[in-house]
Amino acid sequence: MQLRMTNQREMILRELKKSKGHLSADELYERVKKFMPRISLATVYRNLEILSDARMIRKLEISGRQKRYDSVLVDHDHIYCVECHRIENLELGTSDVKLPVGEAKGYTITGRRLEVTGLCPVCQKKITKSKKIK
Amino acid sequence: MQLRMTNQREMILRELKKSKGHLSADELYERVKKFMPRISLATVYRNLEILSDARMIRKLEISGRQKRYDSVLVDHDHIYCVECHRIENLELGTSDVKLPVGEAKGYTITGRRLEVTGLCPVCQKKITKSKKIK
DNA sequence: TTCTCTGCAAATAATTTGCACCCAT
DNA sequence: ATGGGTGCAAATTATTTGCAGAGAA
Repeated sequence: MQLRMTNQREMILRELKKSKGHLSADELYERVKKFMPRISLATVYRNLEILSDARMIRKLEISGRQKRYDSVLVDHDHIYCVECHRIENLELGTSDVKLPVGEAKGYTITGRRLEVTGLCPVCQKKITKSKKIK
Repeated sequence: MQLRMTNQREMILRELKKSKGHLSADELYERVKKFMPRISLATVYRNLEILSDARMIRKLEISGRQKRYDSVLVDHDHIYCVECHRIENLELGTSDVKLPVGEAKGYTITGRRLEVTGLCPVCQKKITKSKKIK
């Protein structure tokens, strides 16, 4: 299967890189629609799938929520806010993970996914504020 | 809000404990239906939510797939098979994780989720078999 | 009796798919 | 020109919700 670089695909890739964030399919759709009003959400989904299969982007499957996509390819973990659901990258240096290499429980290990959950600085402030009001 | 122990709730809890696995809502529904044919899937979902809020069971949100539920309450991580999607518990001893305690990136940390992905023994055999046939 | 819980059906949310036309190669 | 890609609408999958009646406390 040959990949073709269509305008839609190029635009999706460009907007994802531009954002530097972790966008969901519909957030990306909203952004791309500003330049290509006739693009469909299905096209966005299809391209995100194809691009992540081709290892050009990364699909994040975090916590049972919507999938999000990341243009940063290097390995890293994530931290996400239980309150506002924002996701940020977490550098390996910050945490310190040693995992079984090769085998565990008879499994051949192919990877790992590590999410740290917490309250982001913004939401911490919001919560302390609302407590004061009470 | 007072919790009532209805027959449905009791049965859901019993079947989840009996299975010792990581069941999805509809798998549990199928099992419970054998004893209570008129139970509805909505009741299963509502009870799983209530029971996990009450910390009587655990909700697992793994890898963008269906949610699964576990009656084992003690902290542990999971390993899951990328081929057949089975999930197994992973004891802390097997892996070795050191995470930032308290703070990282300005976040107040509340928890972590660690999934190791791999090929389970059964799927490994299947794959080597199918290669031989080729 | 009271108020949570239940079954049913309909609603929602995220994502996928069938189809006929389009366009990058 | 050819076969992958697109837009649209409809289908799927997982989950949630409104409502009227049922039943645990």
